[in-house]
Amino acid sequence: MNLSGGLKIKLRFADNREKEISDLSELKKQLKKNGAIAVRLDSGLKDLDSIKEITLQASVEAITFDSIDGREIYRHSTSHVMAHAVKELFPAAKLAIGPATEEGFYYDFDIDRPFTLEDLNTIEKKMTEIIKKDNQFIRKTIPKKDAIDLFKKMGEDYKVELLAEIADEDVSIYEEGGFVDLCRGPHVPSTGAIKAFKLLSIAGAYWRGDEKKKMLQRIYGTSFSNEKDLKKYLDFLEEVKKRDHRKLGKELDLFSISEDIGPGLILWHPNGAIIRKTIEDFWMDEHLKADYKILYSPHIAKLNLWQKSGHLDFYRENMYSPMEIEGIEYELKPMNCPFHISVYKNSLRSYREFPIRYAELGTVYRYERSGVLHGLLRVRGFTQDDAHIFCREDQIEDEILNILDFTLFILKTFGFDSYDIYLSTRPEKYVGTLENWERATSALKQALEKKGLSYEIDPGEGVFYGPKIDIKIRDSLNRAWQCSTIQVDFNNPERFDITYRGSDGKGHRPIMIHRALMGSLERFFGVLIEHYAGIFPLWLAPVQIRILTIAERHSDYASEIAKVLKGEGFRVETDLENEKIGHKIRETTIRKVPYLVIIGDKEIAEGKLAVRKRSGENIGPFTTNEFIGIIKSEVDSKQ
RNA sequence: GCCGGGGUAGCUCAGUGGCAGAGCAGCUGAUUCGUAAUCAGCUGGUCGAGGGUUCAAGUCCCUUCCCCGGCUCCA
Repeated sequence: MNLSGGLKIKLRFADNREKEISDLSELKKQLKKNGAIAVRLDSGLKDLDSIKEITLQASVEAITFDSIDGREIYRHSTSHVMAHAVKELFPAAKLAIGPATEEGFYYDFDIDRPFTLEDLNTIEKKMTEIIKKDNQFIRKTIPKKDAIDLFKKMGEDYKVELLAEIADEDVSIYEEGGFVDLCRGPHVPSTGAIKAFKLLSIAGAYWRGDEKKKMLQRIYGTSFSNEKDLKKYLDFLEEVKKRDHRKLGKELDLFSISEDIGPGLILWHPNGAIIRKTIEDFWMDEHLKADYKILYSPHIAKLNLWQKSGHLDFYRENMYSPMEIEGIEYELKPMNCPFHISVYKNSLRSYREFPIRYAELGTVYRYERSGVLHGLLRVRGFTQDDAHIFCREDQIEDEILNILDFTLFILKTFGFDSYDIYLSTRPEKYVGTLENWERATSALKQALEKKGLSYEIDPGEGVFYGPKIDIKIRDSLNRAWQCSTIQVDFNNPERFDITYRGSDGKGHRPIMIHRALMGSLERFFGVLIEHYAGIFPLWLAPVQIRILTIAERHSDYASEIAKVLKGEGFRVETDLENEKIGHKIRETTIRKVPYLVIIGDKEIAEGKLAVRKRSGENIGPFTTNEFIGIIKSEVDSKQ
């Protein structure tokens, strides 16, 4: 049956298969059969229902939960159902906004009483009822002024405020089971399309993210196209919790934050400190190989220095109050750059020395609002793996290429080989000329393109002194973390009036590049802990080998082996306690020590070592020398 | 900073007005054992800090410090 004659529809499925259809009811059937929740027409994403308006040739794409757009529609619809449930249970609650997020959705409510965890259960039950009713999502287009009247009558002040900002004459509203919400859509066809959902948490959130505006109550949730995937996601959240660096930091005795010392200030315990030292040694060696010069600089400097650098003008809100010493004000350093510049300025520089690369593991202190502090990932005192490169303008691109290579090499050593790269351009508050910004930005762009690295532009997110490249690493759970940054700086060379002597014998202004590869040792360590789930590769493991004895008569032999291994530079411990071997293995495995060496009568008689890995796998037996060879090559490989 | 939830032994946590608890860890002893927890005993507390209510406060009230979740993603 072909009612509209000449109807010719090209239907594309989620897996890119295509099919020609000339009948609307057939189209409907196909969409349903393939799990479509919405469609993309030439005019954009639409409700399934809107295909009835098709009269001519058209291409229709089936949108399912498996696409980003599909998930967004699906979860946005779930948020509507949640708002519906909340309105039924708490009629006084006012609706704000309820979008989908990357992993779920939320809805903000203005309600006099904050939600509790029990409320979430009640709301979930109500949502299940609404889903069971399988209410149709009905779209209506009405004049904006009618919508304003409607929502005014409903007491939905926030919707009225949103409407006032919409420029269009007409707006769309969606109704489902008597629940009406202002919404652009599209939506799933009916509430029954939502197969699996879960409310996750409650939080405060400012209306429109503005801290001067009212604090609303936000409920977060997520939804999936089936229970199995929802379960998988909830398991993932459990895994994230298990890997939390704050939890592992305590369990493995890596670091602590003491209330007595202050929030955001890190104490590195022996187990964490030895990892840090190993990272620092690696960092130092590689920098020397890469023609960097190492510097050390003080933690405080005269306030004037920060005046001169412009930090007092542009960075004051992140700086601590000055302290007075013999009538002169000093300031805790929030950045290392002015110190490196002072070293540069200490003698006359020639273009022949360029590029000059100064690197420092420089500890800086920055004020962060108490609410944003987070374990090792957001702190108030941290050590940057900082460097400043002084070069000519025509050397920028090569240097950036250089740094990109270096960064990727360092990150790869720690098992990070997937990145998101962002190029941040000029912000509202900035220094330097537009021409400078333009030139530097295009140098960064060209370097990225030459390396064949894909990147996104982050408009207006550059630092006040220059454009930058940020590299976010993806960890083993595919979460993104901001660590590396490469920034061009044309503020400081001007402000400090630094120059170099060119081949023409005249003074010129150098370009400065500021870069950090791991970012801060604290944050990088936090990310590493979660990335490895505390199971550090051998070269980083705080204790690399633990020697366990079967009985007390094996102690002497075990101590001798320990001495030999320590002599070879390994981090070794012995467990000579009067405990059963099962107990010792358990204790050592929980501490995630890579190698367990077990010594009993048999080993002493044969002069060999029984070796067990933390995974539970037994290898060997080996002679001591064989074992040393194996672990040496494993340490060298940094795997 | 703001909203909400928390802070009890080294760790994980129970304890809603009436004698501060458990498991693990630690210490002591017994056992001398072959691949993820041997047994017994003991020690351990300013219940985050300060103030208040009460015959009596870990518990109720106020203040404060710290921790946790969140505060960009615009119907």
